[in-house]
Amino acid sequence: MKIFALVDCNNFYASCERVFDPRLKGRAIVILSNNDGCIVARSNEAKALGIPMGVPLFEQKAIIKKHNVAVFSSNYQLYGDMSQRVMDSLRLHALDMEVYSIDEAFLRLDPLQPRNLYEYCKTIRAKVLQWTGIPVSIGIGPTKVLAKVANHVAKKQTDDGIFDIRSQQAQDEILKTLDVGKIWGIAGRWSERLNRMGINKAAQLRDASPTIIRKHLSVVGERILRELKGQSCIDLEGVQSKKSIMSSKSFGKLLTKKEPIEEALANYAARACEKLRKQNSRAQAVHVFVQTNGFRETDPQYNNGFTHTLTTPTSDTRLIIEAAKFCLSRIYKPGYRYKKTGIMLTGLIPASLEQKQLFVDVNHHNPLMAIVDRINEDHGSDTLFFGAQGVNREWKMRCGSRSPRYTTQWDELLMVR
DNA sequence: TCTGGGGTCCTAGGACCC
DNA sequence: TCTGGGGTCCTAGGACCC
Repeated sequence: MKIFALVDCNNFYASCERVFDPRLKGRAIVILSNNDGCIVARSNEAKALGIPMGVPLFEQKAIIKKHNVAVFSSNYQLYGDMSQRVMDSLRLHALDMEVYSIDEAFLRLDPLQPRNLYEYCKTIRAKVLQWTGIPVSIGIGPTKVLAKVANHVAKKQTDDGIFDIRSQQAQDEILKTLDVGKIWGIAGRWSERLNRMGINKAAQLRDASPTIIRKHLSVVGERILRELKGQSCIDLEGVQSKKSIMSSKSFGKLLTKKEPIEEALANYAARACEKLRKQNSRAQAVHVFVQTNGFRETDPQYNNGFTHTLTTPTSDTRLIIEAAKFCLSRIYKPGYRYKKTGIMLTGLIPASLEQKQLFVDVNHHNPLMAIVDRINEDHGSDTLFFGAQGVNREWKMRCGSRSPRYTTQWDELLMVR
């Protein structure tokens, strides 16, 4: 039998902040989305105060003030780096592992055959905590979906953060009371649909007819049903290169003129190209979109996008910026207050598969891009940038309360006095 | 005043092929 | 009255994840 363990960091962003500022221990913490717009992560204390996930910050101002909640802008450089440390630590404890998200990983533990699985997981937890300062919970199960369920139990109902759902008895007991909407892969629409069919608890989905579930929830739903039964259908996935790369952000303030939008877009394009080169791919098409602020109902609204197919696949920032500007020129209309723009690179192919052209070699200058990337990696992003990215950047997003990037910026290292 | 960003997979339907 | 069968590729839309 396969044994999957899902390791999930507890309140990851909040825990990262605490590692570098122990005074935050025991204090309610919330972390904000880009532009300080919404609350995207909370410490247990903040959850206990009833602060919901994903709501706009301004709606929670009163409760935040009343309870002296610590508020942080998101610090993705810090979280990304801490994530890597956690993943590196986990990798030492399993032969096979899938990094599922910034704060979660699946491990296959059966190939190792630890004598005492539970003790082994306790060791993993202790080591990750010791090496990174991040507390984790571990769910163990015969399939990924059940390991996810076990992790849910580990977080909510255990003291030591570990739960093993491999026994039939444990599965019966937990699935009987677990709401169907809490299952990995079943959310809003699907759980509503299941409820209408009279399926409210996970055990009912497990025991339903696979054919009927497939009819309503496609093969995706059927797979989940089978996984709940203990038949493993979803395997660990290796690192795969992305099939599309997106970079988009809301502006710090609404923009009407084309130039600053173009400048912001050039920055997002540069960011997307960095990611593209990092996975050693080239893009065949560039898609650009613009949006007004849909929440301002009295403002005239305009949302549009345009796709440009490149004659030759490339990862050269200059060519992508040029293409992005062309796309923007096709959709930009004066007279609107724009909130957001973004770029999506699609049709990604490995650089090695690139079809060369006889007379034009658009990628001959890629050594230049490699040097730009290298310098920005060594000396901090934006050390070198393209003229089109501008210098004033009046559109820049707000991030008023970001903690220092303790682990990735020389001048922001933790000071010990 | 203020409302995130970045992905994946599956299906249905249309265009087109022989 | 009555109009085939079998396939591929692409796109848009809908669902999900963190």
